[in-house]
Amino acid sequence: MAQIAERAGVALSTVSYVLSGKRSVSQQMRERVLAAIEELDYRPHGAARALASGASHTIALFLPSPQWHLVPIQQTFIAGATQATSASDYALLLSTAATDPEAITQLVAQGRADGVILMETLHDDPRVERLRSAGYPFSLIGRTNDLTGISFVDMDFGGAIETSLAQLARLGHTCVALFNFAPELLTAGYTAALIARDVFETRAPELGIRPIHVTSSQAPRDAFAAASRLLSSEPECTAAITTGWQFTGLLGALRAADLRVPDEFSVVSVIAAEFAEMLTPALTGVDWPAFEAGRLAAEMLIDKLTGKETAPRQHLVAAELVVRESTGPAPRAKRSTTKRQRRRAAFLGAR
Amino acid sequence: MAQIAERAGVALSTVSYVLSGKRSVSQQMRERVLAAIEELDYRPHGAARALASGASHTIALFLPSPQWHLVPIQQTFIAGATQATSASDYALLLSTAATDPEAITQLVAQGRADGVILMETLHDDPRVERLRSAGYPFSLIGRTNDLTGISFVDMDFGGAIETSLAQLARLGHTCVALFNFAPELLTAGYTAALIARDVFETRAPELGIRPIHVTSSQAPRDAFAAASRLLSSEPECTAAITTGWQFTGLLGALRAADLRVPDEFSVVSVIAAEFAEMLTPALTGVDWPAFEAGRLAAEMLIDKLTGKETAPRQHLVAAELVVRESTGPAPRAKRSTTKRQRRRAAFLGAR
DNA sequence: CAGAGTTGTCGAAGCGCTTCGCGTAGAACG
DNA sequence: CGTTCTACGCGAAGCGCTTCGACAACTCTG
Repeated sequence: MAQIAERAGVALSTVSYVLSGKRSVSQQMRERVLAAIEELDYRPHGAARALASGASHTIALFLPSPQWHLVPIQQTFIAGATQATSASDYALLLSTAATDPEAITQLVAQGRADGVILMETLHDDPRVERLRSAGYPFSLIGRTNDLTGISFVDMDFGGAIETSLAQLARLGHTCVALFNFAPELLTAGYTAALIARDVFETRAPELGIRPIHVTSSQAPRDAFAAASRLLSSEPECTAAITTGWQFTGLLGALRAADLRVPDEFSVVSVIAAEFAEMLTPALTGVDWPAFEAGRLAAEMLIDKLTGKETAPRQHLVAAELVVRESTGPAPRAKRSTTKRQRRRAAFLGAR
Repeated sequence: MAQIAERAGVALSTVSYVLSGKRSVSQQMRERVLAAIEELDYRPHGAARALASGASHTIALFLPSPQWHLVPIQQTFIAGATQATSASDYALLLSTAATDPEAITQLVAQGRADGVILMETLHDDPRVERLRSAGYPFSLIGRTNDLTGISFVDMDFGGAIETSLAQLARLGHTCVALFNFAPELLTAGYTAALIARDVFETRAPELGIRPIHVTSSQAPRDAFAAASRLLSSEPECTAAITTGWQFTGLLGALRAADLRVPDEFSVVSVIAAEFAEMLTPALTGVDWPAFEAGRLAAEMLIDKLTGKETAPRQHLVAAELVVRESTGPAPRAKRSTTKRQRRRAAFLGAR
């Protein structure tokens, strides 16, 4: 920078002001400085800038968990956030250890990041508490209990459950299961899981549907087991809604039980994505604009950092239920006494 | 830091040496300093450290393209790299604009990152050239033409194609199609695509297989169209290998043509992942240890940065072909004259 | 026991930028 | 025409660390 100043015949500070635009500089000076910058192929040093200005021009995004195989929707959040960040000339720092509030504030305390984006929020999230009390800027992809003063973008899973239920009710189903997230997540207070359960259990009866709440991890094995249990113990249940990839195991169990989809059993996934089309039958479900959501979360945070936005922005993203091939009218006959049912029972017994 | 020094009754520099361990400090001093650090809850400032030491303790990872919906294997690379980075107390900077060599070197030139990880490398990659000539440390997930002095980790796609071909040959198939990456990627010189083509075309004849090279993007629509064309023009072709998600469109086209998998047509995907199990029929294919690969790429770069490793490390990761349900013996009868064939022709004509 | 080497500590000079306060000159004002 | 503004440019003081050279106090050597 000193070289630039010398070459342009101006003071060091003038170069800085040309670059930052924080004070007015005469046209003449500006041009000379810019010319010198061009000639010397100068690039400002990020760390020096961060040190002097106190802002790193970086935001941190925490992955849910170190080893976690991210589900596609979360990966898309990240891609969206990355894009927004790059577009605003910020950098995006990726970090694991999402569950440790200490590690999260540390990044900001160390001046490595100016703000934080959190994913996978809990209903009562210590990380949010920590960030709030430390006064660090942040935004959420997800929601928490107390949303005052918080900027977030979240998918309206509750609404999606409701729409799914309504669709199934319209098709004549009177007993529907919800394959909610893993029980650990529920007890941990994972907001999306809580909302799913609450909406499901309050809304189903109003639609004349008996709700059966099942929890299962998204691992095919777990969901398969849970689904198998459900199918044998609840013969009246003719449809299921999954909150995620539980549909994999569910479809497997249905196949094993020799139940055809959608003729004998309907399946809806609240998180489907492009994926859904590939399955046979193509999966009815909700496609979320996850890329947009990630972008939004990053933009909200950056706006907060640059002082553009002071009021918190709260986005609840809605999405349409895309009816594909895995849902159909409720079957007339009950499953309980058919030959198929007996076959299935035998199969399950043998396992 | 000055406060720490004062509280511990030592010089500023001593505190620094305690922290960095770059000079020996007496046990007594060290304890006093550490105690003071503890009491004051001090954390070193990243930017200041970066400025003074000239190293940002950060590595940059470039996403293939800003808007790209990452395919799962790439997302898993990122997760793995993130994990390794966090574990080594480095930070991982995510950035788009992967195709612009200028943007890539800029991050290092600005001191925001000490090194770079590149994905989706081309056979003749200007970004690699640039990084090499600028003398910036980097590692690759992928390969390039000239590998001298380069650290990389790559999946052995060539080997996977070979294994897949061998498997199909064993099953009696004598005419196999390869659904390679999109033609743009091939002309751009995307290494994986080139290798796939070369191995396919040289190896197939040796196994008594007539190779048909097809290029298609991974979008279901494109692959569907390409597959439909193939099925009608090449009745002898009884199996296909896909390099990615082209199997989606392929399976769709097979269904539309009323061809059963695997009885009448076999499908192998060279990139399958957990995904494969969910499909009906479950997809035969190769599962790659992508998380490990990402981790490795990051570790290699960090070792290079910390001076632990001087010699470049080159890993070609092999993986097994997992035979699931989508491959079977070559059908006895030719497709050309069956009733089904005529039906299919009618269907394709109507589209 | 002098000279050489070792170990532990300190002070100070940066790293490359931002930003504050001051100074100067011309414009605007009464 | 003197006075107050405004616009613009300059110098210098940091930002919070790292690191180098100097130095003091020892411990070895022969």
